[in-house]
Amino acid sequence: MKKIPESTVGRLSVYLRLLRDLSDRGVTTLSSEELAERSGTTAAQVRKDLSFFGTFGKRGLGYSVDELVRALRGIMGLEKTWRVALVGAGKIGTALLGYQDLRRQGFVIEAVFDRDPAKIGRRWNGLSIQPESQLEDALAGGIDIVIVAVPAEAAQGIVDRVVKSGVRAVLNFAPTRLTVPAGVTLKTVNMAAELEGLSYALVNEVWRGNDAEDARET
Amino acid sequence: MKKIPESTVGRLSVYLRLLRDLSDRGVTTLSSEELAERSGTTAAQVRKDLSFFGTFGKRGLGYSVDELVRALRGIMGLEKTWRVALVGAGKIGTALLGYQDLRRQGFVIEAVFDRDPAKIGRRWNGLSIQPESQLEDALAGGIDIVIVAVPAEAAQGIVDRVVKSGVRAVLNFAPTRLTVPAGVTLKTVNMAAELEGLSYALVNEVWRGNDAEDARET
DNA sequence: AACTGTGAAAACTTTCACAGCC
DNA sequence: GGCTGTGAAAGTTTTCACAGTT
Repeated sequence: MKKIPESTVGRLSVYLRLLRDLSDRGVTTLSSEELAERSGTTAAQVRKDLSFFGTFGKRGLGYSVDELVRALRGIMGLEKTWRVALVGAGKIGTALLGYQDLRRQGFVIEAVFDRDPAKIGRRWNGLSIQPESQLEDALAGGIDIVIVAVPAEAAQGIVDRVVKSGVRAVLNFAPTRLTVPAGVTLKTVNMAAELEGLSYALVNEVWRGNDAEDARET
Repeated sequence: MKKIPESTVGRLSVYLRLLRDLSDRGVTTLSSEELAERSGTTAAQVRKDLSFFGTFGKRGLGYSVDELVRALRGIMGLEKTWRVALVGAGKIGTALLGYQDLRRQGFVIEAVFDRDPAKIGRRWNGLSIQPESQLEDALAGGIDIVIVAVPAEAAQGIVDRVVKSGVRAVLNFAPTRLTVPAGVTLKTVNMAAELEGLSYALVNEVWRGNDAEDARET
């Protein structure tokens, strides 16, 4: 398979969310132009993105919403349920625990860890918080993805342990740069950096000059 | 001023966080190579990024940590305090409210809004939650940035009102594509998309093939 | 006639490589 | 000698434009 741009994968997520929505509303068919408009990109981009993975449309007609949903779910690996563990039951961690949308998308949080003895054993959505020392044991049970929501100083240590336990995908909320070995995928959600991006835009009056509707976004 | 890549601005945030840390630890000077290694990029990239904004290093010596911190703070607009409002006092919203790191970086949450009458008047960190109906009045008081942490269906409506009130920077946590007029900057934090990116990587065995340390990251 | 799929062109970003300064 | 700043080259992503299918 050819090399797929990172940005393409990001857009596939957007397309998928949109298409599910349209499907729920009974839309059965749409063109690349319509999908592009709703997802803030161009028709050519939509077609190119999809073309990396196969051919899903019908010339002259467009795409079947349901078929495309099915195809995208397959491409993105969203047909199976992913087993997720959460490390860090602080503010962000507990916010995530309550975020039912994740479960709906097939990401099920099966274990929660914290370092603070005061929190151990407390129950959250049917899970009881385990001590961080048990991380290795619990991960051995077949966790696919670990979400790291601990303070910046502790994050690299946690990631190292998690990777050593065989986990190959990590979502990091700590505002720090982490290192993982090849073969492990790490994504970082950094709201401080996003806010700083807004600050930059405000002082530099940056924006993609464009017409009325449909503006700067990142 | 020339056009600055989006990605450059993102890296400046990373450099800045790192440099502050080094400064606290008493490091006074470093080379582009050292900064690059710590931030997961290359020396040439560091130099190119900085070169968009001026010349900050000394040939043969490298960069003064404190000078570079000062320069970056200026470039990013982080010398002033930004006045922030939060719309949506649900799980994510309240997690953000308690996130002291933001205040430390100069982003001060000055108002909180929610739609739920049961939450109105409740106090959070010295702020009392206001009804969403008062959004326009309160924003008139000089809010620079609005954080949107409401359900997806409500987000576009909130953004429209916020923009109409003159706010020019929005950070969106709702998992949906929003539209803002030109002149307004919108950033979206979408953890569902990040998780889907991990799912994609897991099923497609994707990773930038690279040597041992220092791997795939996004 | 409408709309996709796709090579080729354009635009953008990163890396290279070296002249220039400390 | 060591390291920056930067044009030019390489690499990557997006856009164009059109042949091909329904």
